Amino acid sequence: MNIIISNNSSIPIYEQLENAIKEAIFSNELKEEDMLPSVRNLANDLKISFLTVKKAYDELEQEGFIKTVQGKGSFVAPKNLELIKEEKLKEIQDYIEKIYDISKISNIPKEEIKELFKIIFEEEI
Amino acid sequence: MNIIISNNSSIPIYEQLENAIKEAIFSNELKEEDMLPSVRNLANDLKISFLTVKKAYDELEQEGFIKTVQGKGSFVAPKNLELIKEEKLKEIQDYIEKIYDISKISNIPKEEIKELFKIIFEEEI
DNA sequence: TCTACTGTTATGTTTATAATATAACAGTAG
DNA sequence: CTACTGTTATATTATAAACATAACAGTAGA
Repeated sequence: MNIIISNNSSIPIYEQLENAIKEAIFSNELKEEDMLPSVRNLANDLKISFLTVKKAYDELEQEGFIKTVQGKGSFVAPKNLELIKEEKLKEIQDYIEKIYDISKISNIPKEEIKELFKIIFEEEI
Repeated sequence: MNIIISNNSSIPIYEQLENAIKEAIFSNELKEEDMLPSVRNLANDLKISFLTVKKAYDELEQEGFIKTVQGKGSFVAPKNLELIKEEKLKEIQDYIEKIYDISKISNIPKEEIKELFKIIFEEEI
């Protein structure tokens, strides 16, 4: 797995890690039942604390992406396409909210945004 | 000026304040050369520290939205809002492109995105 | 069973950021 | 001079993120 962590990003390390693992799952680089690196191994590789890795794993489990068994390890959960789609929709929602905030602060009318939206989405041909 | 500050938002108070003032400037509620409330007055009104207000004003000045003169006060800067608006539109365009990429990869129909867009933008009441 | 892996939990520390309070200082204008 | 402006310095509190260390607990193979 190709994980790059920036320790001076405004995004917390555990969150960067979560996202990287999610990406690996989405792209099928990590397949169902694949074992994830142990918290200590991954922590060593990334030169971070195992507690930070654990925090990322805990959240991934909470969200249903992995399953963890004490003494055995953490494994990619059986894929739930709906879950993945929900995730992506959430991402999209976040972007739309950012757009909304900008438009509100900058007093940009909704119509102009609709126009942009149309232009970009109609380039599909 | 109608400023509402939430002290249990994840957005820092000084940032909420910045956004509220930017909004007022963009909507022309605050016009060129208008004087902003003094740091102490606004702090009193909002029941926050004047240092928090000052931080917001400092950043607004850094970004060119206001001008501050010691002993006199803070004033809305001469507008070059068109430029700023162009930049904001570019930001929005980037976000829409990201949304487009996600929707394409994840096979999410345009209609669902339109729906989200509607929901978020119609929360204005 | 022993051992070497897994994950878990507890405690304490460091660092950074946000926000606060208080006090003193400095410029402006009536 | 006075009453407003903003500015600066210092200290404190709260919180989140990340870390270090140590001890505990489950799993599986030799």
